[in-house]
Amino acid sequence: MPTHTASDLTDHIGYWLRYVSNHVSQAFARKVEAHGVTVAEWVLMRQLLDEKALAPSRLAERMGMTRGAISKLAERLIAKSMVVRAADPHDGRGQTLALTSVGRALVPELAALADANDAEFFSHLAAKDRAALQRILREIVEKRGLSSLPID
Amino acid sequence: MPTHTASDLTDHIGYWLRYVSNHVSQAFARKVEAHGVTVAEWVLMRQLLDEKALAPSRLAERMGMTRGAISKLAERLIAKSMVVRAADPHDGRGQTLALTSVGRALVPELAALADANDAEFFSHLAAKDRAALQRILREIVEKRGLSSLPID
DNA sequence: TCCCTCTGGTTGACTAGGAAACTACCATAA
DNA sequence: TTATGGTAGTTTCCTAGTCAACCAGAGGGA
Repeated sequence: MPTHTASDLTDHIGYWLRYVSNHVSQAFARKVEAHGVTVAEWVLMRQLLDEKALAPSRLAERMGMTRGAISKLAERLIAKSMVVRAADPHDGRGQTLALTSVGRALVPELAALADANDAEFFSHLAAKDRAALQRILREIVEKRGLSSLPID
Repeated sequence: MPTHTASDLTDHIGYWLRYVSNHVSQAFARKVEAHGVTVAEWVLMRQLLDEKALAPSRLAERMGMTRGAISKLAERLIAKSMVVRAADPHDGRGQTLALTSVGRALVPELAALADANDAEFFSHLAAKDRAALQRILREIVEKRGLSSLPID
């Protein structure tokens, strides 16, 4: 291929991946917005459901965001009374975040929206294709050793 | 499923899609950054390669961004001498954007980076899987009638 | 005890985008 | 010919991130 030619955008799998991913995420964002929540807020709250309490820096690692971003995100969730902040008794610097009862009650509703959103985009696929898609994506994650996930 | 339980984030295909997509896009962003260009700037420039000149509002449609965003994006590219703005001779409101020779020369280099990035993430897949992935993604786009693409 | 370094969290400056108001121009109809 | 409605582009305000500087407190040595 001569150097003065350029491959088309749509020749790349990454293009389609981003295209579909953005649509899926935007559709989900619209759904949760009706509950006054953003996607990042949902992810954080979902993380807290499993743990009684979690330090902001752990959340930053898990969510692939900076501590600064988590700090602001947590502040917004606290303002919405979804999350509470408490001092870590063992470490004067540390904090721990936990769901309020309101937040805890909301998570399953949001999870249902996530289920619905996934169904909306992927349920019409042949079962074989759906399984293949999931398998291939996970395979990329493993083989390429994707960690320290950027949630972007 | 009782209403007080919540599906896991990783149960959703959309989660993995976003996860992989973000990694792919970030890796590409780092590559083009070395050439002083952002992903959005690359996409705009690539669009202009095929056309001699294109109106900002057409670019907004194609790229799934608002006219306001294109306005600012174009301004940045003009500042970098990659793109020139000209008045539309047939319409006093309109403009047209076109690549400069510098911009035109850069596009193939960036396209090569896009090729490399795609290879980095997808070339290790079995040829069958790679084809399946591409097919399935396109199928979702068609069946779900995804248009007016948000590039996010 | 006193540094020194590391870690946890916050803050401020900056970036890229969306939404909506605004300006200018076009086209059509009265 | 002039109002009117629609379209092109810009601009302002807002949001949600990053990055890097910063302030503690922790945890060792010397």
